[in-house]
Amino acid sequence: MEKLYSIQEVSQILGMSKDKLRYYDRIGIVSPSRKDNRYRMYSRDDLIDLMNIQIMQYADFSLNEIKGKFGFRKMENIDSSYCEEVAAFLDAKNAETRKKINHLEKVSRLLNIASETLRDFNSESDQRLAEFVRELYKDIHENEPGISMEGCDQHQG
Amino acid sequence: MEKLYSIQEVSQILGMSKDKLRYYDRIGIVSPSRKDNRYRMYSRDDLIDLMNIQIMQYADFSLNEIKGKFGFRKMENIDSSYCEEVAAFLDAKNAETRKKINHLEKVSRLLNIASETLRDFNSESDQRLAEFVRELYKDIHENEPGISMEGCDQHQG
DNA sequence: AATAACATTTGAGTTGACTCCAATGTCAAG
DNA sequence: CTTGACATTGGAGTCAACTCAAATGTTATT
Repeated sequence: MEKLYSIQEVSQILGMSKDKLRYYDRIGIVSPSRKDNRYRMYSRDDLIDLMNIQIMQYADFSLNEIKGKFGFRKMENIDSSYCEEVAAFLDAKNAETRKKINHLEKVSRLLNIASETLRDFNSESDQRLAEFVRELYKDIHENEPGISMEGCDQHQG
Repeated sequence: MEKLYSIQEVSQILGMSKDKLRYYDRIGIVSPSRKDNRYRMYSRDDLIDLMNIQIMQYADFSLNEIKGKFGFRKMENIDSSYCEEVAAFLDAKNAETRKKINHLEKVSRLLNIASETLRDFNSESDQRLAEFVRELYKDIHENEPGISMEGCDQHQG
C-alpha cells in the first residue's frame, strides 16, 4: 500500500503552487484520486507525471502538446510505431529549438555590435551594425512577399 | 518637402497590419501627425522608427522596454553617459540572451537523447537520459530552496 | 447621389498558463 | 464549541501584443 500525498505535500515536494496543481486537475492533465471528503490525494505515479511535465515544460512544450502527445504510464503497451511517432515529434521540436537558438545567436551578435558601437563610435563599427541590421531585416521579412524598401535603408540612432 | 505615407502604404511597405500601427499610435510608441481629416500621415522618420522597432522586437525587447529606453531620433544631444547607459542595457539583454541560448542548448540535447532512446531502446541511452533529466531537474529548481525528492528519482516512460 | 474603398474611434476578444478571490466545507487541538 | 489550518469550488483577473467588430466619417469614381 503506497503512500499518498496531499496537495500541500506535492506542492512542497515539487515546488509547484497548489493553484497550479488544481489547475492541472481542472484541465485534465494530472487528475489525482479523491478521498471521501473530496480532498485530492496524489499517488507516486501522479508525482512522476508531474515531474515529467516539469521537464517537458522546461523543454518548451505547451500543456496542450503535453496532454495530446504523451499518455504517461500506460507504457505497458509500447507500440514501436507509436514510439516512432513520438520520436518524430521530438525531432520536430528539436528542429524548432535549433531555429530558436539560431535566432538568438543572431540577436546576441546584434546586441554585441550595437553596444560596441554605442561605447566607441567609429564608422567601421557603425557600418558593421548597419549591414547586420539590413541582414536581419531580410530575415524578419523572409516569408512576406512584395515588400519594397524604396530607399528606407538608412539607419539612425 | 518630404513624402508622407498613409497607414495603408506603411502597412504594405513594412509588412505590419494597420491595426498594429494604430495600436502603436494608441500606446504612444509611434504617433504620426494627422491631416485635417484626422487621417494618420507617417513621415520618413516615423518609418525609420518603425523599422527600428521591428529590429528591437526581433531582439526580444518588449514594447515597454522599447518605449522606455529608446528615444529615437532625438539623437542630436547624444550624451556619452546616456550612451553608456543604453550600452549597459544592451549588455544586460545580451547576458539574458546567452542564458536563453544555454537553456535551449540543453533542451536540444535532451530532445536528442530522448528521441534516440525511444528509437533504439537500450540501457545505456536510457541511463544517459535519466541522468540528464536529473541534471535538468536540478537546473529547474536551482533557486528554490527546501525541496526534497525523497525517493522520487525513478523515471518512467 | 450612390457606391466602394479608404479612414476614424471605442471597446471588447484572443492566447496560454496560470493566479487570486470569495464562499464554503473538513478536521484536529485546546 | 471555537479557532486555525487545512481543503473544496466557481469564476474572475492577469499579462503582452495584438486583433477584431461596430458604428461612423471621408474621398474618389461612377
